[in-house]
Amino acid sequence: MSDGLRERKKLQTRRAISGVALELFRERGFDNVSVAEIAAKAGISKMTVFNYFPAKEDIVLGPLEEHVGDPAAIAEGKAPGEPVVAAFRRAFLERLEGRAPETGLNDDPALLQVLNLISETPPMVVRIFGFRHRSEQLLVEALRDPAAGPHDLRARLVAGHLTGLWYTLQGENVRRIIGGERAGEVYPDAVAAANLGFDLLADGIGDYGAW
Amino acid sequence: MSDGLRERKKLQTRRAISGVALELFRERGFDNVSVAEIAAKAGISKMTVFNYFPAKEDIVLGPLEEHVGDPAAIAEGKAPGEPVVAAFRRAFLERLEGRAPETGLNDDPALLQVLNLISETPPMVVRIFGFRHRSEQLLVEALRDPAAGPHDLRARLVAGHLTGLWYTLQGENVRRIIGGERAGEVYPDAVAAANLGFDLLADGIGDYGAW
DNA sequence: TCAATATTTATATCGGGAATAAATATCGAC
DNA sequence: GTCGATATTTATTCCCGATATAAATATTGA
Repeated sequence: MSDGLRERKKLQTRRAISGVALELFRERGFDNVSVAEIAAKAGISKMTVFNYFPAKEDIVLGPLEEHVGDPAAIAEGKAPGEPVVAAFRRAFLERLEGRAPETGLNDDPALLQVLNLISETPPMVVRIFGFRHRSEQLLVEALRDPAAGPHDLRARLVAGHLTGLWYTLQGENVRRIIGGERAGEVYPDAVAAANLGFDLLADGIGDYGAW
Repeated sequence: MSDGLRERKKLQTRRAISGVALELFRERGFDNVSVAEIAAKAGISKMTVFNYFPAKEDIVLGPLEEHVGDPAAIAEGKAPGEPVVAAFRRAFLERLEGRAPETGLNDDPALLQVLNLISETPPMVVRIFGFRHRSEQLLVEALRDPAAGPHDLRARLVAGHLTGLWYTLQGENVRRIIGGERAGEVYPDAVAAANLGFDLLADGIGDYGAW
């Protein structure tokens, strides 16, 4: 059975670890809490922590990692005939409206703690670059035109721009939410920013900065 | 005096460290060589290694890091009235022609060793994402329009796209050079790739992928 | 209840990196 | 060239993340 006691316990342990860890990190900072300490407070052994999370940073970043496949999924799920950029714009605006955490436009206290923690911890910021890279690679696969051969450069370039825009927009929202603004306040600007970003991407920036 | 014995010795030590380290890394792989071993072989103490390089990875990545400021410099040095994208296209094509290492289009054996080493060592790949991020931040500063306020979103978006394109083009070249092709062979494709990339960026990708 | 399997644990070890203070080398001024 | 100020290197110690191994324990389906 896929839903027995074992699975339930695992989920529970996983949550116990990240719960305890987040609490300690908040109190004293990521670097000043050892994995051994987390394990002790969670009532398990240090080894078990690494059993659930490949690295200390992943205890915090787990929820973010779940979204690495989003851009690829958007490309794959787009309406036939719809340009990819348009599909991304739609998808992002929809998520903004729903205050989806992955847009950064969400001021839930628990999420805020996580965002603050990440922003203050360089190694975790670095890990996010890794997520972004994986996002991009998955998107390349989703966009790849088989007729263009195994190395569709155009798909790579487009994927790079879309992923970059996605993360930039998200980053802007995160920055403001961390700065103390409420999601509701930021929302109009977030929509405007997204539209600006997708406009620039759709229409090109060939004439930018001719000063 | 800025050019005394002290400075000369420092440069010499620095080179000794990276020379010895690269040799060992090539032989046995990055992870199978300890910093202590590098220090021993270079005839210095382990502490001194960390004195010269903040982290083990930086022993290899030093030369790459020197180019983080390139995009910002291009923006700052562009001809008056020239669009930024045009300036970047020119700069990249010039560097391609000169087989500049930072374009990836350079098959010098020593460089090749470094590229291979990096590509096989995930933590170093990650560090490069960090360089890219710094590149982008510097470019934002260079592009920022004071009239647009302290957070020129347009500049951020443009910087993101330019930096992304820059690294993507570089990555394509590196991939092929690592694959064993010669710079001369790759050159025509690299020029075509760059032009495609800058065209897409200049004119936009609004109609891409409407299948 | 039992045997097969998955998970957790204890234990040992490695190596990167920081902190400290002592030793050594280089500097510029005389 | 000598000397005191300043940089640099060094030895030493320590912490902690991460891995490997094998033993112990829990969960499973029969």
